[in-house]
Amino acid sequence: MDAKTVDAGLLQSRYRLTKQRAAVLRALGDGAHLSAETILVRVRTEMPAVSLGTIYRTLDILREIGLVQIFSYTGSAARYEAALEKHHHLLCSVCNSLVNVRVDGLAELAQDIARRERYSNIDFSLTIVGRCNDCTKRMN
Amino acid sequence: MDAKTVDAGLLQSRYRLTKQRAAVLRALGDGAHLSAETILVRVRTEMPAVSLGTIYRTLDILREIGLVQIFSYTGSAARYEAALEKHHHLLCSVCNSLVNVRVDGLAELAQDIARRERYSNIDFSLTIVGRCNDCTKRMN
DNA sequence: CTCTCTGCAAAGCATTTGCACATTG
DNA sequence: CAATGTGCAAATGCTTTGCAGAGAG
Repeated sequence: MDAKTVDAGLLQSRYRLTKQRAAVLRALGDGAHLSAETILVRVRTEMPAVSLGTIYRTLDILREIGLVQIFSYTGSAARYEAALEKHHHLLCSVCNSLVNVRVDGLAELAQDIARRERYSNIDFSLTIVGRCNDCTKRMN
Repeated sequence: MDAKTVDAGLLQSRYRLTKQRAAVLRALGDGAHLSAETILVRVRTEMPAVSLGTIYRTLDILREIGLVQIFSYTGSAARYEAALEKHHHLLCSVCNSLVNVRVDGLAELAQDIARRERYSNIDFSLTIVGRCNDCTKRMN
């Protein structure tokens, strides 16, 4: 997702494209999974006065527009990422790192279930929690 | 999961089987997805002095032992349920109701990915979010 | 100029924790 | 009776919100 796409997304919406919003999008530009706090830190390097409130408000707008995706898991801060192609997550139960994966065939599986149970307008997400390779090595 | 299974689970663990813990398990006995608050209310009908702290501590222990499963989703209280057979969730985006479903073939899919990405000791969960049948009808 | 956005600080909510006493095995 | 569990209330951490001023179109 390049800067133009991003700005276009905001401009087409009913929201204004402000410096703060652009900066939040830039902070997420490298595809990282960041907490609101971390985004605040990143944004403050170029704009020291932004507040955490603005970060949250911005993230919420960006999610609504579909530019940002939220990952939250029991008992810790949510992590935000730029919404690129549909993907799922591997969460390490030791170091809490998060990795994206495509899961072929999952869309069909989810659609079948939704149809059978009569759910419409669905979205779906798979989270796999386990010990990542680095942490497994480190534990020997 | 009957009362004996439950009590056995606790007894075999390093934890004591107290009235409070038994009551929490009983509160979840009907297979519902309950918030800690709701569990508190249920437990208090037979034991008015229990505290919310105890509910949370108990749920955490039960989760550790594997008797309870947590479902949490961005921006609201977690819901707890008795851990029966492995299943996944359909969450209604309108009324927030939660429904259990078995998803055949998902275990294999998840295992393949975990193997490829070198994650061990995995667990996985699929959440499908959409509009349930009742809410779809209600919106016409 | 009007409407939207922002910073700030306070509030909100779910969850966790320290401590002194009660209960369990 | 020694170890663990509990109630209470305060603390915590993340997120949201009211308000008054700043900025955009």
